[in-house]
Amino acid sequence: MTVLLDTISQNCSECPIRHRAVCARCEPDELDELEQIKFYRTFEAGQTIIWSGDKMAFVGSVVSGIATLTQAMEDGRTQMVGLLLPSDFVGRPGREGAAYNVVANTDLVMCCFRKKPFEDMMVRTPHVAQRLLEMTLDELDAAREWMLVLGRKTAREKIASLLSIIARRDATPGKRGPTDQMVFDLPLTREAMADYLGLTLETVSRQMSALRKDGVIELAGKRHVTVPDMGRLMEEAGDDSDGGMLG
Amino acid sequence: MTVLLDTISQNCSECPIRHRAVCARCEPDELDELEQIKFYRTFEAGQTIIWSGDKMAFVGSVVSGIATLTQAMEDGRTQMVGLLLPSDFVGRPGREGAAYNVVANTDLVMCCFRKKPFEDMMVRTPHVAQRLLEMTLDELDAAREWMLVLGRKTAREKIASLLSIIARRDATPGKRGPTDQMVFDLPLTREAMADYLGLTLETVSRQMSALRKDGVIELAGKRHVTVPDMGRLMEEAGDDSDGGMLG
DNA sequence: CGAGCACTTGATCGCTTTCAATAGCTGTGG
DNA sequence: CCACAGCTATTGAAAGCGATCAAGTGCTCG
Repeated sequence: MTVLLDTISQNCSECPIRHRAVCARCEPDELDELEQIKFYRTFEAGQTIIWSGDKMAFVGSVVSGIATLTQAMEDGRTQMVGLLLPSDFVGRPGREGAAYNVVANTDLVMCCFRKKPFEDMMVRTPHVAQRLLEMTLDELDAAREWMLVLGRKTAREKIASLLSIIARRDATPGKRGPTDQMVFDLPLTREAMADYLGLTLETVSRQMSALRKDGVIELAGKRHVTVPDMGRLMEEAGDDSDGGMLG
Repeated sequence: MTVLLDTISQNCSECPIRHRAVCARCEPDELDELEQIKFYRTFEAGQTIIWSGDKMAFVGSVVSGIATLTQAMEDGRTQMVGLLLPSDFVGRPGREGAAYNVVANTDLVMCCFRKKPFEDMMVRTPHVAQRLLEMTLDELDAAREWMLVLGRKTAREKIASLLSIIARRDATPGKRGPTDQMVFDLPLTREAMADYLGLTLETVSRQMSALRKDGVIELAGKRHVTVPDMGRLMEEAGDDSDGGMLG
């Protein structure tokens, strides 16, 4: 873990998420100020970063790795409510306790700020608050897209929707055909996918197999996915693959 | 309609949503500026305020009445993704097109600002942007709570959850028993409830009947609801009625 | 009084869950 | 080097819940 930390530059100007995180809009002087209150923390895969209800001492950005926000009912049913990729923000300025469990799904590095100094800075420097508003509005859009998936799509459409979301975000476009092929590694276990989609892990597994059998996806190992035809996948997701105005 | 409009004071200082809307934090001089660019619009029940994909010319606040945000698939399946009550904000600064349909569920009055002047003002006056960030974070929390409902709750729990949300927000506490009784009118048709919860209207109707039969709620007419025991309703919703940290 | 609408209720169907067994992979220790 | 534990994933069979299809009720408004 320390090794991982050492590979991260302490210098914001060389930070891999510099242009996308909450600090994206900051001027050099503002960045200096952030640099003075920031510190890095690492978490191992599976480790809980924040427990729902706990007091939050810090906020921060995911630098590398993947984390999830989950809500749980007393009987154990759990629903993922957020998927945090590098540059995503963790924590809610202006609120004491955490509303969700935040769990590291892979080994993870976070760029943290103690909550109070960060909140003070938000009041003084509009660029941080502006960027955070932008990011929050984007998250709200994503959450609402997700609500359509949870409320109205079939299991097959849910899986196809999740795959297309991940593909659009992570994939390296392939070179083979005329159609836009996509290749990526699933960052989630079948159980995590089920928690994302409001399904059981068995249903996830079955629908993955069905999509493979129908040629919508190809699987190498459990996690490596090739999508030969993104248009086809979008159709399976129930999304308009052609000119739909809304993303 | 004009009648309704006439009953709304043009003066912000007498506005019923003054202290909760996006202008809540504004100083008098900022309020003057907003007052100069604002205008009121009315909509009739059932009227679509904004179509998904359309260019948004204005943003604004719901002054009175109820509106919903909905997303639709091509085959007609629709999911409500937002329920807008007085003081809630409509529109997304910094984006051209609307991502959802906005529909007036009742006769509605909105306090509108042309988008461009409002965005300009957001850059200059931090109080508007700060308040909008607060409101957006609250909406995001609500959306995530809702995701747990959509993804993991049974039909009965979904109905109970919706009723308890509406009760907590709209209800006048009753006086009868030692337990906290609540009385309110449902602002939604069965179909709108179904779209909110990812159910069919028949299932909504059945579960409403079941909750009535089991004494969890009492119905007078189709819309007037009495909850004799909020604790009981919360249990039915699958929420921790006692000391759960998270709301 | 009849049309239209919101809602209720019944019967059946089918998708997803549940319960259960099995396969494949990785790491550990005899 | 192989056996076995532990974990993730797959697959099968059966059950259950909500959707679908279909009447029927009650209210409002012309």
